[in-house]
Amino acid sequence: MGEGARSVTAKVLAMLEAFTPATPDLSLSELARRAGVSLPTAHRRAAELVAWGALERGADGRYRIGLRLWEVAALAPRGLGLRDVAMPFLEDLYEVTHENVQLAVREGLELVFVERIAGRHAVPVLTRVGGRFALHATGVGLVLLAHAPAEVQEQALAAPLHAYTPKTITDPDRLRELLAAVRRNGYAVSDGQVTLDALSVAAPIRGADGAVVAAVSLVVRADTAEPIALAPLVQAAARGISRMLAPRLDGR
Amino acid sequence: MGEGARSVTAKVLAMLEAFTPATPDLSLSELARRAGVSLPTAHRRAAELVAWGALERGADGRYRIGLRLWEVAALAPRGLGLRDVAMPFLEDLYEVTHENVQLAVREGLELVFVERIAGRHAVPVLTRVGGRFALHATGVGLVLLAHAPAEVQEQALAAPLHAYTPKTITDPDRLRELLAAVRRNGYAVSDGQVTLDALSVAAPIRGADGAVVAAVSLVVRADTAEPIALAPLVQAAARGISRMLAPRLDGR
DNA sequence: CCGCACATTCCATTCACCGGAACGGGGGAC
DNA sequence: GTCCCCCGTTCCGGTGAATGGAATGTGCGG
Repeated sequence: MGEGARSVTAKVLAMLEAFTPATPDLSLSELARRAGVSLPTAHRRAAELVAWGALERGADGRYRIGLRLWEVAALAPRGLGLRDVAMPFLEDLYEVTHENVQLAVREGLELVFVERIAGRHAVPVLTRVGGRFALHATGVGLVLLAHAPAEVQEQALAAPLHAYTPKTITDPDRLRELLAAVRRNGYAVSDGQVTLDALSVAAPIRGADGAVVAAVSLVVRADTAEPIALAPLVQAAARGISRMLAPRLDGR
Repeated sequence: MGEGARSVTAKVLAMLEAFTPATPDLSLSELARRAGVSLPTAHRRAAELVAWGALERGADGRYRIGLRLWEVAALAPRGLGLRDVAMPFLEDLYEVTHENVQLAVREGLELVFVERIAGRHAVPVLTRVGGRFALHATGVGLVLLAHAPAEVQEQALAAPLHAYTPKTITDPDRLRELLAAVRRNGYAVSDGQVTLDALSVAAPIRGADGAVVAAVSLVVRADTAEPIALAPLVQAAARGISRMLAPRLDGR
């Protein structure tokens, strides 16, 4: 049993982790409970974090993630670093199509959205910048999975695959074929596999060493005529971003 | 004498702080030196941070800010929270003008850029998302300063004011007049006060309680004809964003 | 082959951190 | 009005996590 005492660092990180999209602000007690630390400990740690700027206290005394943490996080090469390079191309894509444009990278067995341009008149999508999602359903996910190391692919396919809609492909063998097709075609299409009314077309972005480091996608209404016609657009953007990528985005 | 021992939390934060825009990746020794901790300590702390995802190690063994930290930081209400609300309006502004669009908030006596859309054909600007800047020169800075608490204004004007160009206003009294004009007009113009070839027009964004929480600006070439004609555009965007702002953006 | 710089591991000491408990204060029930 | 409950803050003595010096490992240039 027990809790072998955790390091201070782990506790600090647990306190940051306690904040979620659903609960962006927490009282001290909530914070302590979620982080699994005693109340006095939470109080001391939180005070230090506030002094530094990693947390902020609202007028109501509740804690939130502070701007200072965002400033530091902005230095993540696969976060804003990637975003800065990609933005002009995403802009162009948006301006031509006025559809949702998304940029994502793989983190472990999930993907993380790094940027998203959501036209007010485009299909509403439920994703959020900084949010995670499974790899086997979205267009960007399929691209990232198709070009992931074999070992990652196996792990991802071995895990239970959630069926977001009846059209979500959850059979490992069918997915394997699909991934092969994605590699062959140079783009992925996800039709109604996340929500029935949306369809996405995605293409891979390569780093200086040729490895796939990210993916772009366009998300349109499922009844869009000739969605495949979008593939060249998305691929062009992906190639443009790939060309701009500095050698140091190789990452892990 | 000297160094009263710092808390573990402070050391962890110092290690994050060691990363700067100029040096986004560090070796362990550099990290230890910058954070002011011994090498074994840096090694242990860094290992924990990597395990959690706050840091990442490149193929070269150097440390970088990790994607996980970016995910958490994305929850900062004045960071991505604000950005998500503002983005469609910034989009519109960009699409109409194809000039640089910037979104910033005040943090202490400086401003932090939260978002920036830089057209490839627009004036190159030296700002960076997540970067800081003084309040007394840029358009957004003047807006944020003009609507800051009196005490903040005094502190900002009392500090040495850097003259980025010959046109930068560094006289406190002239600045006071300028800030009054900004409040009166509802927008600010900074003409060549940051770089001689750029001019910016900025407007205030208000939270639910009416307080100014952020500012938008358009940055154009200094020789643009009738720059003041841009003010209504910027103000319209600012008003649009203000209307969308959730009550909880009140912040500190 | 040696030397240097950096990264990693080991270990005994110690001091920063910990949680129980006590204190303060705001707000709702009655 | 009073009581009570919950949340935040402060206090204090015991203890184990963190620490830095030193030793070991590793890669590179001379």
